[in-house]
Amino acid sequence: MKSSGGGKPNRITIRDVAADANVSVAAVSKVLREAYGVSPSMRSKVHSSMAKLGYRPHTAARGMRGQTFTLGLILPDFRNPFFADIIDGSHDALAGTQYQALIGINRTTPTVDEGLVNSMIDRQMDGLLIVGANDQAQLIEIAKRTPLVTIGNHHSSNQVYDTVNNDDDEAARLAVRHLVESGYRNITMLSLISDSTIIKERERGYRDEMNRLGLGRFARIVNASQTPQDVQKTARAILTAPDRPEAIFCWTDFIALQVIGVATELGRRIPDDIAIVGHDNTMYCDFAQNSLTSVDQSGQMLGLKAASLLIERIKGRETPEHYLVAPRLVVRNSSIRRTPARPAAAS
Amino acid sequence: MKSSGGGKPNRITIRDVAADANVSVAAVSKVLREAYGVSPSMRSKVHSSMAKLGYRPHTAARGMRGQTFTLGLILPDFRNPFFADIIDGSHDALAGTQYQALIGINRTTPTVDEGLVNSMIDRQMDGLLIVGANDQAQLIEIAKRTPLVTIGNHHSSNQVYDTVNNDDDEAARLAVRHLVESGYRNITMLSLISDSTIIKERERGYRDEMNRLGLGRFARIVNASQTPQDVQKTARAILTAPDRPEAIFCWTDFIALQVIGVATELGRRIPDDIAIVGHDNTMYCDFAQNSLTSVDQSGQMLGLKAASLLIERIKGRETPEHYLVAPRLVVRNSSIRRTPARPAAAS
DNA sequence: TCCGAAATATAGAACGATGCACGTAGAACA
DNA sequence: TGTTCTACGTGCATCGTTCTATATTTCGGA
Repeated sequence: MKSSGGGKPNRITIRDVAADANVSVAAVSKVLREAYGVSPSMRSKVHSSMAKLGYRPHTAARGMRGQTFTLGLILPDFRNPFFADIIDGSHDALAGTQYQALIGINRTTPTVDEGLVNSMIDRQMDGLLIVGANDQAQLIEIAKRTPLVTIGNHHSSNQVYDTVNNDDDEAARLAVRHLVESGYRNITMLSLISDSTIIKERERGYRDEMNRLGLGRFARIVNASQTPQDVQKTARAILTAPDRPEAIFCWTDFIALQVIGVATELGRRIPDDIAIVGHDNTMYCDFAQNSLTSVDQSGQMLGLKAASLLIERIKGRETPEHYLVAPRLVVRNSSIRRTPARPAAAS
Repeated sequence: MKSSGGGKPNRITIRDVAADANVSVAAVSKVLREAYGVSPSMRSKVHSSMAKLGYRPHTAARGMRGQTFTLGLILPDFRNPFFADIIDGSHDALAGTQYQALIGINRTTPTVDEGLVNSMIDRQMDGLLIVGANDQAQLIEIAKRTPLVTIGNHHSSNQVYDTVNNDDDEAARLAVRHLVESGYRNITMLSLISDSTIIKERERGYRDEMNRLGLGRFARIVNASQTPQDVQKTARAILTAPDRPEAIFCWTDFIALQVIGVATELGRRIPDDIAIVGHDNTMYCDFAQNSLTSVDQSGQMLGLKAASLLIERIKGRETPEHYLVAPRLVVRNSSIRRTPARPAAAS
């Protein structure tokens, strides 16, 4: 009575499940999709047949008509361990759902590799989560083609995709406030060369907070590229200038560690001669020698929130949401209160 | 005369291309697959129609019958920037092919998350490239279901999947030889707790080389877990023991940096009191302060080779290949020749 | 000029799910 | 008992490819 012919690969299909459970193919499909109009008895009957036969939905077939339950996660070249936290967070959001995230690496930040986006859309991914891109026109085009959420892109005025961000303005304020409270006043920010919105945002926070605390005359932002050579050259220039600062707020921990390296080479003591604050609170902060104060932007939370928003959007939400995650300062040795023996003012 | 109805999404299909080029659908498919029996004139006709219409193959539809040209790349939790090199390498191998690699993160090393593997197979990926897994029985099962290449798994005797590896035996030998040539003799290896084949292999290289150089009595392997607390506790124990070594060969740069941290805290000078060699030659080695000698295992080359082997296997190769990449020592300050003022022997 | 083989092109049936449009059973109510 | 409503089930066309079996063209040689 079995209707299925003797194909070689012998995959268990929805049809086999339907036959085993004595229901229609459409009913099984409904159960799979958790669609409306399925009685509890039918649901359990189908579920037990699926378990018995070891049925697994064929994603390609699903992609022909419906969803693939696959999300595309596009990350920049991720030598910064902070991105791993984003992945962890999005995995946490997806646990227990049918969705699976697959990751693609974008080697052309700050724009997004069109080939990668296309390839994900070609694969019928249900939505995209793009980290660290900043070309808003391009993102808007992408959002027309597929549900989109971004992380690390403060274009919160847009109407077509959701954004999730660290509150970079507040991050800089936290760092400045902490340094000032610890007795430092001449504070330089070592930032990046780029027109990304994250950078603008964080630089604004730094400048505003310096002004607010009456330290506007000390406010200075130095921009370097991310290459170690450039960072070290710039660090050396800052540290050997006649009007050198008492503290430096660095764009990332990695940069901060390099600054510490250069400072140590120059015989400076940290934090007495120069205090350092990093950003991202990566595991590298904890080395005894470098014990580095850093601003923690919870990558886990960013990833979690972004993945949740993406699923909402896939399920039909049209109105954009823009979410800010509050940063948190983790104080370590590189910025503790300077020794009272030395006067706090510059010059 | 146009046969296509007015569907809303209006996707360009192979049918539209066929109509535009005045050939059959099957002919277009053949061109796409670079299959046998296509004349050059047909090929160019079809290619120009595809370009004109902006045709993009629908991967889900392909997955129903043939290949998806998608490879699954499974990586362990990748806070080690070394994995980024593997990704770079496999991207390099895939550039110019139709294949696209999508990455999944395995949070259950040393075994492989079955859910992740299943999800990739469900998505009809053409083959899998698994990094850092060590459960051979499981890998053999996976290889029965899909073409498989592994990185970081020295089970080179198996007959069903390909392996690509750093020559970990040689890596340890390089480190030992260099340290001995630089005047160190009492050399400890700080390794991990795990029964992975990489670890066995590297420990074997260390032990054999120590014996070969007549330093067997100094050979000592200490195993710690990867957590910072454990690493630091172990480092402290090694560095404060009465028979403490003159040099330590560490499992990774990250661990080496922690050892440097602990040593500095204890007031030891590097390398005069204690020389350190790391492994992976990550960017963290270059900090002036930590300037760390390290063994470079070319992740780029591992990824490149592995991806090439995987494509060969997908194209039909059945005989397994096992490839070793030669490591390279990069000498920096943490292990330069010890000052002659001090006697070289221990005790 | 015709034949047969080789080379190239074609039609159309899969692949495995989805979801529309519809059918039906039974409850609720008169 | 008949009517209406609702919740639940079902049949089947459909998605865009691949690939087999078959048809057609080309071409060298007799």
